[in-house]
Formats: sequence, C-alpha cells, structure tokens
Amino acid sequence: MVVVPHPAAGGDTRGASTVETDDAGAPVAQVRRHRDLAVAVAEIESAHHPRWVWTSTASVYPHLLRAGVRVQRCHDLATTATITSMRAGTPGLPSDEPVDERPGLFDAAPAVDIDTVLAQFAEQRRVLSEDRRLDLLIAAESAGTLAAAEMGFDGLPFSADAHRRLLESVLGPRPAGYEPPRRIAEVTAEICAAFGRPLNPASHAEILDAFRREGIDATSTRKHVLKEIDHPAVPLLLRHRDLSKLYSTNGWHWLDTWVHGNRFRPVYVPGAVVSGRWASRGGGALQIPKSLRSSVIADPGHTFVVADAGQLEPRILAAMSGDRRMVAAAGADDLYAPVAAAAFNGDRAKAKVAVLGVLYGATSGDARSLLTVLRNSFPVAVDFVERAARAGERGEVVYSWLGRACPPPEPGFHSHGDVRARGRFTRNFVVQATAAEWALCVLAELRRRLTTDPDRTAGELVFFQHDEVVVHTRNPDLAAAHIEASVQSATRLLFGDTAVRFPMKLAVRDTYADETDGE
DNA sequence: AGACAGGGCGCC
DNA sequence: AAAGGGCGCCCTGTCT
Repeated sequence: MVVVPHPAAGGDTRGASTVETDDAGAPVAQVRRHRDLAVAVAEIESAHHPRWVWTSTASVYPHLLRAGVRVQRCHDLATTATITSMRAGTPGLPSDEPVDERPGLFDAAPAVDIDTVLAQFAEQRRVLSEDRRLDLLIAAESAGTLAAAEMGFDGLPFSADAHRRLLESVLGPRPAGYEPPRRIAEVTAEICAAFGRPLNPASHAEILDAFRREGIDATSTRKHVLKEIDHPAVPLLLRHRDLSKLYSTNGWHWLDTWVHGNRFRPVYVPGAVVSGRWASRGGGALQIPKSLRSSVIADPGHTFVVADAGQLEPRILAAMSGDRRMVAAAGADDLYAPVAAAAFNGDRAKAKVAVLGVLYGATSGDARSLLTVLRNSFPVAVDFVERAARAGERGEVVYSWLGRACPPPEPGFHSHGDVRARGRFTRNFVVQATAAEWALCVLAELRRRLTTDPDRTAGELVFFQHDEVVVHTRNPDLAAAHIEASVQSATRLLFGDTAVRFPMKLAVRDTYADETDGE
C-alpha cells in the first residue's frame, strides 16, 4: 500500500508525497516528497505494483494517464466513503468530489494533508477488515474506477466517416447554419400539410391541439398512443421524432464533441447509480443507440470480442435466494426453458413474463397471476424478492449481496403509491445491485488479466455497459479465454461453489453492430 | 437568462 | 409485445 494525498489544486503536482503502509494503513516508512507525482508513481509502480491509496481515482488518475502512467491496483477513498456512509445511513455527507473532466487540469478540490488521508484510510481498513464481502466490493469498485478512467482515456474505436455517412443518408447533408436538416424540414412540412396548418412537431401541446381540432382526443403523444390514431400525420410524427432524436442527440454536433481521432471518449462515472451501476456524463455512452453501432469499427488487424451475460438478473436471483429449483434452472443455457417446463406447461413466453415480473414488481393483473403460478414452483426465489419489497414498504433499507445499502426512503413517503413504488425499488435493488457487483468483478478480473498477460496481443477493454464488455484485440481467442476465466472467477468470488451458470454470449466482429442489424 | 419539471425515447 | 426497476438526454413550457 502506498498512500498519496490529493495533489495540489490547479494542476500543480509539485510537493506530491507518498508513504508506504501496512494492510491496516499504518505507515511502515518515512513520508517521501516528490517533485512530480506522475514520475514518482511510475517509478514505484514499476518496482512493485503497490495498491495505491488516493482521495479519488477520478481526480488523480486522468493526470497520470495523460502522463503515460498506469497502475494495477488502487483503493479509492471517496468511493469507499460513499458506500460506507450509505451503509451508515448518512448518504452524501462525505466528499462529493467532482470528477476531472477538463484535460490538463486537476479539479478545484483543495489539497489534502497526507495525515488526513492516512487517518481516513486506516479507518476504512478497520471497517473493511471485519467484513470480507464489503472488502471485496471495495476492491472491485476501486478496480472499476481505474477501468473507467482508462476506457474514457483510450476511447471506443469509432469511425467518424461511417457516422457521417449514416447521418447524411438519414438526415440529408449537414446544415450550414441553424436550420434543420433537409429530411427533418421535409417531414415537418408534410406534417403541417396533413393538419392543414403550421405547427411545431416537437411541441406536445400543439400536436394534441391539432388532433383535437379534428375531433381526435389523445391523452398523450406517446408512440403507442399515436399508433392507435387513424390519421395521416401519425407516421410522419413518429418519423419526425426518430430523425430529431438522431440529429439532436447523436448528430454532427455530438460527433464534433465526443469523437476525436476515431475514438469516442465518454466520461464514465462508476457507481453513480444507487444500485452501483455506472453512469456516464455527456455523450450518452451507456445509451448508444443500436443504429450507431455499425460505426464502432475495430482498427485494422483488430476485432471486437463482444460479451454479454444472458439472463443475468434471474441467475443472480437464483444464486442469492438459493432456491433449489431455480438454481437448477439457472444451470441451463436458457433459464426460461426449465422454468417454463416446471410451472407453465412449457410456455416460455409466460415464464419470461413471470420472472421479469417478480424482479420488477409487476402490477398488471396478467403478470400478477403468472407470479402466483411461479411462486408455486419457486417459492424460495419469489419469497426472497417479496421480502425485500415488504422491507422497502416498511421504510427499511435493503442490501446487495456484498453489502451495498440502498438509499433510505424520502422522509415524506407515506401515500399508497409511494409505499408501493418503494417496494418495487427495493425488490429490484437487491438483484440489480448484486448483478452490478458480479459484472464489476468480471470487469476487474478481466482488466487484471488483459493488462498482465505476457502476450501483449490479448487486447484492451474499450466498453462496459451493465452486463456487457467489449475487448478490442488482435487475438480474439485469447481475449475470449480471458473473458470466460473472468466470469468463472467472479462467480466463485461472489457465490462460491454454486450450480448457477452465467453463460456469456460471445461474438467476434469487426463492428459493434449486431450481425442481425441490416447493413 | 437560467433553473426546473414533465413528457418522451432508448439503453440495460 | 408489454409490463415492472434503473439511467441520460432532448424538447417544450413555466417560473424566477
């Protein structure tokens, strides 16, 4: 363990200090002063790969990456504090540290004294040393912060030319000024013609008003509502919505902002979702529309290995609950097939609806009755989430498998609707948060394997999205082997010797697009 | 001018 | 096919 305080504000890395500690966080050597943080980290890292302890990866590591310095392991104090304070019921009190989004600068956080950092680390070690699962969670979260910074820095291979071709074929040429692209202008004109009056197709109020003038009372302008209306403007409105979405969210401006040097460089924010899932800041990294994925093109000589965990959350529920029949079902490649056989006369569609309904807290009568059927065959699994739901309804906090706490309820939650919503949230939390932990452990192990493989062609992580990883590699077989091994490792770390399987759908392609998507 | 809420969509 | 959970982002419309 080597502790480094937060660097001074303003990008001034002079005066950086390090001190070596034992596992408990007690110093075992003198504090060393360094002229340059990146140089010091590079030197120490090459000697013995310590676990770096710092205030936050988000505020320190981007600077190191820009200096060409990478580390294997860290302990992120801010991330740890966020998790432990949520467990203590005092969310949001410790450092809400801003992440470094400005190249070349550290954020404006004040410099922190090394004794303060040491004290915080020692206290966190004391807590973690008593809780093996929490210790594992913190290690995985910390590794995740490194992976997030590295993926944001390296970027996802993305062909700006391919994307420009897509935009031009769908929207027309790039507008010179602020006027809308040709195809959007055309469909807007057609909509106005269909209604016989000018209107702004982006205004819900104007659309509803226009329909009302023709004697059509729509409750909203949602797609499924519009589709019920027999009117020539309906398909035009839906098309306008699609085009506008592409233009405004992933159009030329998005390309200029987020894609440079044929790399899409998003800002990942690990653990930003209460369940522990990652979020992204700007660029919509975790919501890349399917239509854009054919522009994610591997470099020459490289391919992508795209791996996603199929039916992850039901498998997580099986492992958490220990329901013997559900565990047995989760030993199959298709979990829904044995569930259907056991409870739904082989009707797979019904089995799927029932399982998803139990995970999300379905309220519709249809799914409720299927849930009752599911309970007959899988009582332990159903009871597991029902207990989480009832705890939430009582205002209690629930926990993931490794001990992440969900936020406490809002003080004023008492209405029937609030209480039921809280139950659906806590019901889903226990599974979604544990699924996030499993995926994070996969990511951490995969990162470790890829970066330490003596064969330098194993590849690099370029994308992570909840239950999916993408490796950019010259050697897809090796990358795939590392993915499989990482899945085994994560499963064993969390659930030990379980019969639950987590089959990965692996695909080797030169674009991120699903091969079923048309060219 | 800027903040915020609500509607809507698409990603898991 | 959707439903239920979690997000980010865009738009309009309203309020300050």
